Amino acid sequence: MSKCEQCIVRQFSSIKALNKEQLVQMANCKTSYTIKKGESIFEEGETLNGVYCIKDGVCKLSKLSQNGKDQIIKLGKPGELLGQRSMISDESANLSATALEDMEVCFVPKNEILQFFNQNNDFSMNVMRTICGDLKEADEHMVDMAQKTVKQRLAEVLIYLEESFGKNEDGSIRIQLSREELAGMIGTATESCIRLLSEMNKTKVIEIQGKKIFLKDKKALQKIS
Amino acid sequence: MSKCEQCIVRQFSSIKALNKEQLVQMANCKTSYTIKKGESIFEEGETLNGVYCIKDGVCKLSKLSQNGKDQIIKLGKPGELLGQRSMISDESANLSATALEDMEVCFVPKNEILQFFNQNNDFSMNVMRTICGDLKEADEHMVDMAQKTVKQRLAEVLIYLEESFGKNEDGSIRIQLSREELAGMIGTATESCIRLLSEMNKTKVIEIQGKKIFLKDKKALQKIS
DNA sequence: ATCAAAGTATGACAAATATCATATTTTAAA
DNA sequence: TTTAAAATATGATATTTGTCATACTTTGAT
Repeated sequence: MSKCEQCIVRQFSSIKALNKEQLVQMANCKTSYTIKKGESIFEEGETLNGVYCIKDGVCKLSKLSQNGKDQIIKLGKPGELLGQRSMISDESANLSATALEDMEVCFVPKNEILQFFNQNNDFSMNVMRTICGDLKEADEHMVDMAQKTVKQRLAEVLIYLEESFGKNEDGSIRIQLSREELAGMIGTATESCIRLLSEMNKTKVIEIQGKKIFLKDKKALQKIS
Repeated sequence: MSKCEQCIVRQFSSIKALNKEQLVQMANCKTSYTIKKGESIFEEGETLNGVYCIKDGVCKLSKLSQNGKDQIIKLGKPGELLGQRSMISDESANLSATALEDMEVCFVPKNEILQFFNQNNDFSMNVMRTICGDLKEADEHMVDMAQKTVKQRLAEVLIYLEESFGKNEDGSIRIQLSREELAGMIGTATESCIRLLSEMNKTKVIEIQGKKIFLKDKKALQKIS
């Protein structure tokens, strides 16, 4: 069992507020999992008995719409806790979490987290600030969804992906989403997404090499979005 | 100065967790305001030095989009606190609050609220649960915005308005939004909103008498949404 | 290595929605 | 009360986006 104290993601997480003792306690009760790309961490509606801390890899947090499409609400990356909202509201999961890459996550039981939550004011404030940040982002996304065109949203998402997850050595966006997932992020039909990517490829704003996407003209993208 | 202890909205609010002593303290530091219909309580970007507790009336919480349209994120009603998120994140307001009816609101300075927040665990949990509820709703709205048609969203909003704010004696929806505001809630152009209302009026799903809207066939509305 | 399945791509068309123009009605200010 | 401004309504049209069909390409399992 690895020690939370030495975990690299600790510093990027709400967990950085925990003291040594609490970190030891957490290390003793946590369970580590390896999740393969495409596998689910938890599903919408499921009862979560704790939170998951992302140690490595990226996942999507999505919600199924009435028409059967998967809308991606946000992406989760190392350091983030999944299931915080469900824990506080004492409700089942509102979103599904699915690995976009091979992942390592640690499960920490609810009891423990709630204990830290009550003991440690810095920790609870960190968690709350995260949730408040999510709320702000969600509100902003809502405005985008309602008022921007699909093209604008696509440009926005491409910039977001590069800025948040970085580039490979060859300059392509590190995170690779399928066209369907990309469509799920911007809230459109897969074909529309593909079509717009093709168009941006033709106009040299981006370059497409199979699954790889290169942002060639960021200023133009900014302008579009 | 009226006493918070005797305020009717107290029981519907996070504030119900405060003890007598805290309620007295709150009554002593709060400021009451009367806000006329159409007036602003605070604006997006403004620094809030506390929270507003809605005593009476309904307001819209909206955000300006790039194209100059006002997207309504949610409606606030008696008992709700405005500005909680900004207080916790220690950021300026993300949304503007505007009265849809004449309102009475009480302003409570940040210091006081934060003090209660730290002293009283039930109160802080109530506030957090509210914010978590807002987040869940925002995520659900995002899916709707992305995946439902304007007509579906309009039907959904009409049902929501009646169920959340009730009916007048004549059976019309109590809350009266302008067509522009209604369009702002569902995220569409005012003309499109008017057109769909006319259509629903023709098909007898709703009835329109000037600003008054009657839901004539709720089942049909449910089916549409 | 082969093959079926999944993912990507593109065209043709239909449906939904926005935009612009303009008429009518309602509201509020002088 | 009158009158200008704002809100509501509707038509005509353009644009955006979704859907269906089909072809091509990549991927992964046997």
